[in-house]
Amino acid sequence: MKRNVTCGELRSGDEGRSVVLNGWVAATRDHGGIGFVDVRDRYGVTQVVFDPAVVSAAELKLEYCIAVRGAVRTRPTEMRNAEMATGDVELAAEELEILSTCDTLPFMIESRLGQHTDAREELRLRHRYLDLRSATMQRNMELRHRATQSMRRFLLERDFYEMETPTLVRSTPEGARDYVVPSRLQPGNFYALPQSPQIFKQILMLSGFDRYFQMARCYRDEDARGDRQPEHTQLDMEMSFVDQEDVLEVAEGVLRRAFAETIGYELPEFPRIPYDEAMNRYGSDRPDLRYELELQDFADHAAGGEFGIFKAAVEAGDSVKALRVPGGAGMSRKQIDGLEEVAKTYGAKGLAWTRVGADGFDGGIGRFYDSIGADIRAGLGLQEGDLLLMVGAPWRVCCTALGEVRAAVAAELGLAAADQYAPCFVTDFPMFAWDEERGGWDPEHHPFTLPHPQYLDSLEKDPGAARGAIYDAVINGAEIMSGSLRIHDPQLQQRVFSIIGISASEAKRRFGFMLDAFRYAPPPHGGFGMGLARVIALMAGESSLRDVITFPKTTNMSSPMDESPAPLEPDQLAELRLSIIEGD
RNA sequence: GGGGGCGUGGCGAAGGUGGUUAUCGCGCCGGCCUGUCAAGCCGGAGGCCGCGGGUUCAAGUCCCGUCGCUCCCGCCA
Repeated sequence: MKRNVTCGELRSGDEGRSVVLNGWVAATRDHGGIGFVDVRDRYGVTQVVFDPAVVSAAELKLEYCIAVRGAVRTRPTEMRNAEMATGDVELAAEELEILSTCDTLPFMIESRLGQHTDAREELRLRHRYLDLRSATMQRNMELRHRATQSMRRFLLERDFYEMETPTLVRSTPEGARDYVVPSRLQPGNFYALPQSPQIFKQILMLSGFDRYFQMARCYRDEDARGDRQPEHTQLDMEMSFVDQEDVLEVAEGVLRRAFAETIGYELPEFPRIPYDEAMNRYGSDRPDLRYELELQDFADHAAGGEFGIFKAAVEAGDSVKALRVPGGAGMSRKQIDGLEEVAKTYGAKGLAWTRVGADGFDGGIGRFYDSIGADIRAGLGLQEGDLLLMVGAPWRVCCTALGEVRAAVAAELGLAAADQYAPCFVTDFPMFAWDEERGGWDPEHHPFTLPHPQYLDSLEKDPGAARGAIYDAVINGAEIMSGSLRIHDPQLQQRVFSIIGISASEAKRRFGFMLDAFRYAPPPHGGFGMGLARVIALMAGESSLRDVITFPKTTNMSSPMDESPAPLEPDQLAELRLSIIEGD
């Protein structure tokens, strides 16, 4: 019995039709003289009514795969279910075929229709095929499909080619740890799985494919997180003969189109916020703009006040910043202690605080600032009932610690609306970051990033000051896209390499094929990589990437369903001329 | 590499200060029931309390270790 309708499409207008449904038994309700079975497929759920005098449903168990023929009929008014799309109708069963039976389930797929299981995640992953039957996961996968197609349409309309790049590539020992694949024909040699198609797409630009994209699988052997998987898909894009705004317009267009077509949400225009401004105002290079709460500079007040720790901080050249929490004076000591823990986690020595009373500061370190209280109130715009939180530390730590406090305050006070999306671009990132351990400069983005022209003269003299054409897209505090304009001048490329400690010979060894290519007239170009799962997770309101990936890995980077990774057979190892070194 | 949380029948949970037969809901099995949509009612089966040590007359409970999942720091150009 082949279906001629889906489980999501019947309405009262279909009354009287004889149809066949195929699907899975989502619920059974047997009343003896009458039985109800909810049949589910990708498109929805339809109630089938069984009259034992016609067909018995007694054999049916949860999740059996079945085919039912019957007549569509409108339900009596008081029997209608307004919560179901098909709730005005039901199918009166005339013929039943069990297509396949189902073992007792390891967990309930849905505790009730539409309500996702509360089984622990490892179990869901072990039986992912069952979890994916749930309405929640079906919806998430549908969102992903539709968002991906929206993005693709947008880019195709703008003349981008969809092109592929290899997944067996040379390991370039920069950045994250590579996943590695041994070569059978060349024992002792290895491929790596790409961390991104970066070098290949830049070479495609040189080859004249001036607008390229792909849905690229990327692999990084670093510890996973809720927002980070060892393998992920990014919308990878690159274009030639463009400036930064051209790239940002494409990124913004892709996201606006995807949000509009997938969840019907019109994203506002993306403000462009330079990195330094983002750090100073929000304490983060991925600020959540759904709420105000901006950091303010407190250094002048700190210098004039009597709190020794902050005075010393200012003298040492550190930053002192303040976060005004409007109406926050009502927060308990316990809540404030919790915020201090956040600040300490991100490197601050502590979190100073005081409440703003009717005629002075109240508690915390307020008494050290009574003499200049009026200045501070005016300078920071303080109101009675505010809470003032302060951190003194080296600039980056100061910003980050207080920025995380900002996020924690917003969470505590429920300031971030769950149904709102606040996007922005953060631009002009630093070119280089100092690595304490190594005692050298690392590229902030990657070694092919184009510095802004005004820093070219002082690049070697003050690498830390240099800002580049590096940009991230951020929505609700999540970094969903990252990109840059690239260097197309071999001499400039060489200068950047030497700043990050890569000699000419080392560069030749690591990136030789790319440097060779770039001797043949590369065009100016730039692009981005956009984390698909992060975008979909935002749309779906999921906090874990795992819920928008068909078969994700655990934090231990294993897959409970197929039990990977797993040992190789000895003869496989022998063929690859590999042996396992025991011990740790 | 470090820190926090969790692990009790198939699933989700409860089990102050250690003390006879480990509790509840869902699911499963059997029965009753003609309008349910988490159906209801009656009965039943099912547990090495993640694993390994230790303390104790006695451990689900306390201690140590270990494994798994998860959140976070580091890491993630």
